[in-house]
Amino acid sequence: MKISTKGRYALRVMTDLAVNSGEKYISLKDIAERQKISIKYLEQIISLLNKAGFLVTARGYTGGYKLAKEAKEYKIGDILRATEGDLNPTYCLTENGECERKKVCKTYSFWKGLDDVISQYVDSKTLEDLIK
Amino acid sequence: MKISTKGRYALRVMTDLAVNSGEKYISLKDIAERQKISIKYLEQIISLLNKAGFLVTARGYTGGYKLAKEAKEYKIGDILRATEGDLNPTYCLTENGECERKKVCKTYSFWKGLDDVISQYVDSKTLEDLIK
DNA sequence: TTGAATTCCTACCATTTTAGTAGTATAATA
DNA sequence: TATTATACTACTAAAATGGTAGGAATTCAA
Repeated sequence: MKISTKGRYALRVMTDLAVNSGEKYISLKDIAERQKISIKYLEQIISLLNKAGFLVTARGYTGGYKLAKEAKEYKIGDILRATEGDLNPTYCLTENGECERKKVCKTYSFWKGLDDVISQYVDSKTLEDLIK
Repeated sequence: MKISTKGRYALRVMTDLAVNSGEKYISLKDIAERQKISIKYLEQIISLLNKAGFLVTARGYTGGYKLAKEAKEYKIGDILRATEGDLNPTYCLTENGECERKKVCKTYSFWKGLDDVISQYVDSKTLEDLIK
């Protein structure tokens, strides 16, 4: 029941971008150095964030990344879902997570409740909450 | 961020024992049949529950398992911790989980908060809540 | 007293996931 | 045109997951 490095690093990248935001694009090299994470691994993670539409990017000499929106507009839950996948604690709660025991299972509603408190928490926090 | 089969099956075993409680010991064979889980795998899981002191056991012909306490005395959190290990969403929150970035890390308190809501939820529910 | 039913214990193993590394192509600019 | 950056894809070692398998010890019933 652990968040993987994908989700943890993604949060650190996003906070780094939020803190160092400005006119210029911020290169992965700089983020990697500040965060002490391999630039090559961060590439893959930031690619997920980019595909989710969270970033504005520029290639080439002065290229890099910027947040596409203001920090307060990013729910942490959305950042984690984009990188970790869904946050459901069990497969029976996922989109197509069918379990034929669902109706007789005495644990189902407990897991549903756990899923709810997790979702509620991660969606109540924004990137702005983290950086201040 | 998924609960493994160890924790999920453990909950089902405990609810099964709670529902079918009585004078007699309940054999793993019966539980395995009712829950449609391999008896050999359940052996390992119930061994964890036994070592945690949750069960009373009897070997031999009419042997099996019984709950050691009343259903309402088992916090679900304790059952999960005995089988899943700790429930912390990140390693920086675990007992000896040292991270030298802890003081500067902008995500630490977010993870701490997530850990808190999870703990609060799983410790607020008992086995009795599941079976009624 | 012996055989069947049960828990108890440990070793093994295939598959999947995790956490990266590596190489190369593409783009922009000084 | 060399340099600096993103973008994309393939590969891989190590760990975790989800079991299987075998046998020892214990108890009771016939």
